[in-house]
Amino acid sequence: MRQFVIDKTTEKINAKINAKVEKQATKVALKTAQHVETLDRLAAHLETIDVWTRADRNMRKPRFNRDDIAAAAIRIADAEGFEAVSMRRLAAELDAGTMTLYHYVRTKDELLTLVFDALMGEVALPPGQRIPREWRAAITLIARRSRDALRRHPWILDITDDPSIGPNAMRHFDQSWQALASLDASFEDKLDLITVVDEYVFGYCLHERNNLKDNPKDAEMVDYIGALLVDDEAEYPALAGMVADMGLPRLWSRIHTHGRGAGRFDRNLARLLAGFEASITRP
Amino acid sequence: MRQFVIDKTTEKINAKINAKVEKQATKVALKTAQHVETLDRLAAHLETIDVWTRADRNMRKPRFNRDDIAAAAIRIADAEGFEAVSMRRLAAELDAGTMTLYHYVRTKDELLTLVFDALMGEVALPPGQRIPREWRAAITLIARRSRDALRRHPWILDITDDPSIGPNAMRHFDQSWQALASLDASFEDKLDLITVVDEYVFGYCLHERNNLKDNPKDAEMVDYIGALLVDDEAEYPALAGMVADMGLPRLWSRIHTHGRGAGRFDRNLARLLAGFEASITRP
DNA sequence: AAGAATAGCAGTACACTGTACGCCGTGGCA
DNA sequence: TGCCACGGCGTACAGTGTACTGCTATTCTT
Repeated sequence: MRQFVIDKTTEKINAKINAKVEKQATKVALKTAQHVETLDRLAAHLETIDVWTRADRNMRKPRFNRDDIAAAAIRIADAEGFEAVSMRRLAAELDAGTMTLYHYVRTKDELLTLVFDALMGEVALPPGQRIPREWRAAITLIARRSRDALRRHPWILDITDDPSIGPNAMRHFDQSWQALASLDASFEDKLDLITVVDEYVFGYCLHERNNLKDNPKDAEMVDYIGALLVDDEAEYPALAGMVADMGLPRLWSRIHTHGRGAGRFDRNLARLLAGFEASITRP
Repeated sequence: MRQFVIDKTTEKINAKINAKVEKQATKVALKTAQHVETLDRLAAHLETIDVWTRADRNMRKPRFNRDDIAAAAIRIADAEGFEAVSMRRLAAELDAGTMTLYHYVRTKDELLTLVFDALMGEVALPPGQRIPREWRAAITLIARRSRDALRRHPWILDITDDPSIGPNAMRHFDQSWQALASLDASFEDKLDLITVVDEYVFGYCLHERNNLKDNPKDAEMVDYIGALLVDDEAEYPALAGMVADMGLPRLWSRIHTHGRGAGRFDRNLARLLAGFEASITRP
């Protein structure tokens, strides 16, 4: 992680310097059309600046970059499941030797950090799209996008390692903050809101994924639960009562269909936001 | 999982039958003090019933049971981390051969399912403790217990496999339902509430764990974020604005301390519950 | 234009994982 | 007594992440 940060930072700094130099170069070039001696100064300047960029130019050009690798990992995980993402499989996907990957990434966990941030890039709003002015609409839009990304790639929830804070996670955070522009609340309240919405989204998606997974033939599930309940009803008084009311199959069916009801996400999010608004202390 | 269910069920059924037989035996025994011939009938009865229990008595007594194994796994995970829980390590903990475990458990995932339910046993209220009558207090109590359990064993969040529904998870569910006894709401609303609270707790704990993990020397984190922000401020307008206001170190410090503020859990839970109450449709 | 340097690239090896298979020894029954 | 079902477990195998160590291609130097 440490190394990653440093590398990434150096990379960015280099890129930035390059950009500035180029920009300045074009500017200067216009003048040099008239004043030739300026060209010499420019050359000298570039020579000096070259200290920074030479490191890059000198190197043999890498076949890949971190984004390529992360993208390949995502491709594999989407197609074959998260457990299929091994270093060997990933290297094969890229037509490279296994150990080659370790020149782009210090460890597999670091790679997963990259993957995580790449997915955060999917939740971030595209540059063109404007954020709604009204804060509820805005935060709901962002929450929905997050949920959709997690649904597209349910396996991210298997990434256990510290995903740290990447550029895209930061973008998401920034956009959430922009979303609250129209909300008249204190700094800490806004932080509360942003955080709790993210937590809700993750909790919801985790729950949803697990619920979708365990879908054994419902009949068996009913049998199993029935066995547990019969075991001793005293242990499950509330459930026993409901079974007495409507029968186990109907009860289970209602719980089951409720769990994957389409409106649940929005409905409970709206409740959360409403509760929030009611409690806000105007700064 | 299938096998687990069947085994567990048979176990329970056997235990139940044993209990009933014993009870009946005592009853009958009283009478046989007077009528000897009844004793014969009782013996015959027991002989018949024995069909159920013989399977157990006949077998060579297993050295362990599933609870032992799950408990050992929890011990290891708590002490040495989740990744230390391998079948070999677990077997060593129990002074058994590695493959012995596979006579209690079909696969490692199944074992983790057991572990998960064992932890749900920690969140369930102990038999003595009464559930508060007022539903907010009750559900808050349950949510806090859940959070505490997840904090004690943060590694549960690494269990990716479908944790299914175990007896203890069911107990938790039942208790949540009991907690809502004083709430005058529809079946679906109550389901919404129970589900969303669980989701909130899991999301909160997931977030908290990740936040606690990534605690690199804060100075470096500030440097790193600073580098990202400087990169191009246009990408992070909201953050750039706040940095202009209060400076990056102070901003980061406020975010950081907010993230691990003690009251956050209760505060946002209360907001969620309030929002819920406001929206409830009385049945 | 040829050599040198240095980076990317990758093969091999090792310690580890989960678990399929099959043998061993024990215990209760006939 | 022998039988035999079953708990216990040693071995083996495919697969994992990655440390180590050369090879090779590309760029700069001369």
